[in-house]
Amino acid sequence: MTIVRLTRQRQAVLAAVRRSQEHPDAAHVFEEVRRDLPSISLATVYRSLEALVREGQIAKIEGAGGPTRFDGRLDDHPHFICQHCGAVIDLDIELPDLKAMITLPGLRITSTQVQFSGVCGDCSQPNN
Amino acid sequence: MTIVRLTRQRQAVLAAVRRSQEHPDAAHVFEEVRRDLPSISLATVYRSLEALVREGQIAKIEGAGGPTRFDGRLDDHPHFICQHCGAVIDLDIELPDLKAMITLPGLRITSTQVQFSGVCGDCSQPNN
DNA sequence: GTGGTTGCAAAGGCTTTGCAGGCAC
DNA sequence: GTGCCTGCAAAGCCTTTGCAACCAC
Repeated sequence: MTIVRLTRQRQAVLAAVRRSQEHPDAAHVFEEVRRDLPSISLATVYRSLEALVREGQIAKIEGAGGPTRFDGRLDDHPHFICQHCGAVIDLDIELPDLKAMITLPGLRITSTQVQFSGVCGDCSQPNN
Repeated sequence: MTIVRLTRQRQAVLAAVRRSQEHPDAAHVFEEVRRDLPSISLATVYRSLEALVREGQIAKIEGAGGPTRFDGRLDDHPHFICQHCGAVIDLDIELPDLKAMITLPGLRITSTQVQFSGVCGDCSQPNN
């Protein structure tokens, strides 16, 4: 088992993801972390994000159509993805136990993802 | 409204995706279609897949960790994604109406995706 | 005939990797 | 001191795009 070191870079990446409400991608985390650690590299941000996902400290959101997004919230909640502006919105609803509905034997399920897509309220405005 | 032309290439791409049980990515569709149309290009495969998704003839599966996969089944069904071998497996279960549970106003929802990930039966074998 | 479509090649965006120096433990 | 971690640069992978020729309608 590899020991994970708590470097300043990794702490800053974790803090940035937790602080953000926008489900940032690597580039956004990079910009944010750079304010405190101007010399951090994008590669380190990618490596830190990967490590944090592996440790279960943050969650990965794929399927938003662009770069991978990250989520500091660890509870199981669905997302809405706006196909127009790319926004990822947390949906605070209580989901039924979908995992329990699976009858196919042999699968070891470690995570469940529920995603809705469409157009968000802002993008539905006629002036957009 | 743009008229969509039924070229041999596009028909072959659609047929390949429908025929496959493995939720192929663009490269696999390319290999498959090439048997009948040896001169088809990968770019055409990408453009055809995009057009077919836009028309609603096939579905896109993101979040498998690698390249985008495609699904010839149009009914709403969840997928299981094996993190070890990358297999995408159809789950034939009846999902509750998740869309109806969303209380946040203003969202125009056009699609719902439910994905489970973990390790499939084959990859759970001790000799793997 | 017209305009969407194709094949080719090149470019593009996002992410990963090799390496030498640095730092947490 | 040891071995993971970092920054830099380069490479990698997947996907998109410009262009001239082509073909479905």
